Amino acid sequence: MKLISQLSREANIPIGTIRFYEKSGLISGTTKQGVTSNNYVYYDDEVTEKLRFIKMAKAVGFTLAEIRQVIDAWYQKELTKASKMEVLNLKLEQIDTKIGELKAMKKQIARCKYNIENGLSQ
Amino acid sequence: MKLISQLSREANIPIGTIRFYEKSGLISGTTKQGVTSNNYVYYDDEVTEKLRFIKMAKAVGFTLAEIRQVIDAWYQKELTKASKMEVLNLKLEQIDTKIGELKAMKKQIARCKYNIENGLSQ
DNA sequence: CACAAGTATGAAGTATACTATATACTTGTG
DNA sequence: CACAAGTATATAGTATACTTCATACTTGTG
Repeated sequence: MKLISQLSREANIPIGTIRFYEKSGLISGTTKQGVTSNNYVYYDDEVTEKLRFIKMAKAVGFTLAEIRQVIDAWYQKELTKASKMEVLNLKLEQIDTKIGELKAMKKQIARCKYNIENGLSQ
Repeated sequence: MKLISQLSREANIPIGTIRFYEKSGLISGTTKQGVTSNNYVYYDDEVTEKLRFIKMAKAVGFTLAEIRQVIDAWYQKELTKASKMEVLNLKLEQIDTKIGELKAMKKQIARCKYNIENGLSQ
């Protein structure tokens, strides 16, 4: 259990962004029961994992709304087994599509490099 | 050589978005020389290719600024051979990174599916 | 116990990438 | 030649994802 600054260091995500994610419902911490002098929020390792996942998913073009769906399927959130599976399977398909697009881009760029090397226009 | 509505149909991108891309310097059409009655803009197949590339690149999380760099390296734009190569090689690296992230996500989701199937929490 | 550093909250501001609206001109068809 | 459909331009509005700012309270250290 860690406070936000430590979480920020571990996940390498700014505190402001973490707070934004929490407001957006992607992650959530807990206040320590019995403590009344403050309302500091504590986060466990599950949150760190979620943040790492969010970072990867964002890097490959998923929106926070899409990411949230996966996280909800992942970590319970009163959904049926079937609907969780649906979300995850759709996401797997989208991932394969993206991998295909990336491979197509690689080919195009390789061809482009070849043309430049050999002084061919276009 | 086609007008914007045909280009929009071919690339499956809204006219407004194409105009936005043109203003942003990602693509450019040409006015027909000799024609003075209008300022209709014509686009060739190179533009269609560029739009398809933009679409793929956006789908995997590249920004328009990044995409523009690649397009500029691709289609001349007074850059040295060396600087074009630098841009393209960097992009290839980023593509490989993204592929790696997508594969990591696949593994995580597969594990998650397994856990749900077997009624294991987390 | 002063005080720097950490934490919480709300509101406003910014960047990116569109999307819509209004206006005006042009072209093709009956 | 009326008129629907297409085109150009500028401006404003929207959605997403932050980022900054102001304020206020809490905690740990010398």
